[in-house]
Amino acid sequence: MARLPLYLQCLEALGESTPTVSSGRLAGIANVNSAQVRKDLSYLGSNGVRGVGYDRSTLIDMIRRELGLTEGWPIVIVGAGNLGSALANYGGFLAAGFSLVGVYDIDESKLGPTVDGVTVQSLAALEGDVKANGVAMGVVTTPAAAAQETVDRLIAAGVRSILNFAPCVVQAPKGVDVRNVDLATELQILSYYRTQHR
Amino acid sequence: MARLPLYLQCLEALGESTPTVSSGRLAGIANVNSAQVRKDLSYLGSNGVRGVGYDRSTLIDMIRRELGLTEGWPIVIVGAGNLGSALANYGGFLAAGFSLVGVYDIDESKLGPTVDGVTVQSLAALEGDVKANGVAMGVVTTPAAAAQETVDRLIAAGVRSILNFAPCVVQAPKGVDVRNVDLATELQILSYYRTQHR
DNA sequence: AGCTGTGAACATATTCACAGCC
DNA sequence: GGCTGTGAATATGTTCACAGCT
Repeated sequence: MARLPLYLQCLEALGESTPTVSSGRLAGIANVNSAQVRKDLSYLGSNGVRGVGYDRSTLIDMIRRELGLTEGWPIVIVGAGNLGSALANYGGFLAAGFSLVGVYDIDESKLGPTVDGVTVQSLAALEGDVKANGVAMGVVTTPAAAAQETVDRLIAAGVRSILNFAPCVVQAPKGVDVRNVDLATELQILSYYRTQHR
Repeated sequence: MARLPLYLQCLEALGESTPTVSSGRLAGIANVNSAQVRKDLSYLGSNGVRGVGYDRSTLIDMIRRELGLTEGWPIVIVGAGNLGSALANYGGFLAAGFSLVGVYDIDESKLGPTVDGVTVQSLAALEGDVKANGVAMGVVTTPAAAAQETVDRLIAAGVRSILNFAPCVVQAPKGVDVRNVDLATELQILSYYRTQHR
């Protein structure tokens, strides 16, 4: 369910002062249909109260559990350029329940602590850290040319889920989940809507 | 067609040395079904050659035209943090045919040229630049707390398409296309697959 | 009265399978 | 033989509409 993170975000944004939410309210914030919200939520075991709505904090817990955010997956970020730094310092990853094991870069001049307290380590330390910490997920923010090689190293070290932000499609063997997110793609989709939709 | 940017990326990665591509080949690289590739491409007017495949550069041109990438849309980036900087220096935006009008930040200490030759300007210049250049699209890379306000300013200045990278859902009136991309969401989706899929 | 949960209807997307062309 | 283009079949996703609970 690709909409669960969206609901989670909306519920967290509502804040403590909103103890219960109706499907209609949540739908309004998330810009989706209210029947869809109910269907989605009923899929995690219905626990809304008819006539009232859903208990916000219970719902947050359920979604977090469903998404596996209660597991505290250890992650690594490979590539300490602007994007890697943005993600490393991005509270959202930590708030969402991931634990950042390390940030790695091949460029030795980037090593050491960054302004925000994250330490960039040598790429040579990657495999050891992955194995020692049982790292589950890798985030790739290298240039496109280095992405496939990086992915191969991560997989060889035991990582089974990869989020690739490099602007290229990387291949992985079966059993490894790869999610390619190209930031330019997102802009191109907007451009398409702009061009066709009107 | 959300897959067109993906095909475009794959086709460009193939390089000049591959003049023609079959649907099966492209499908393999893009990790999709070959019938789907053919359906998608036939939607832009069939011009594959039976027994041979598609002409790579013709196909690139057609997809670029379909996506509106030949229009050279002027864009602005608001928020010169790590993510904004990453996008500003990210060749992909320019290569994809967008023209970067400016990068803006409310923090006066960030103003001036960055290492990569992009100049960060005062937020006060935003409206004027948008109007003067007929800016079509805005990319928001501010903190979540400033995102809605930024979006409102962009819309008021005439921007009709917005790509929001701040970790919050922003609202916009009808007629304005907003695409919310939360980088933590992408990681959460991976976490979901990891947790449920096995 | 207000809201959930859900079957049924509808809409969209994907895949199959094969005729037709090079 | 290899590949496209596409109707038909299938699968998935969305919305409606309403019974049923509080």
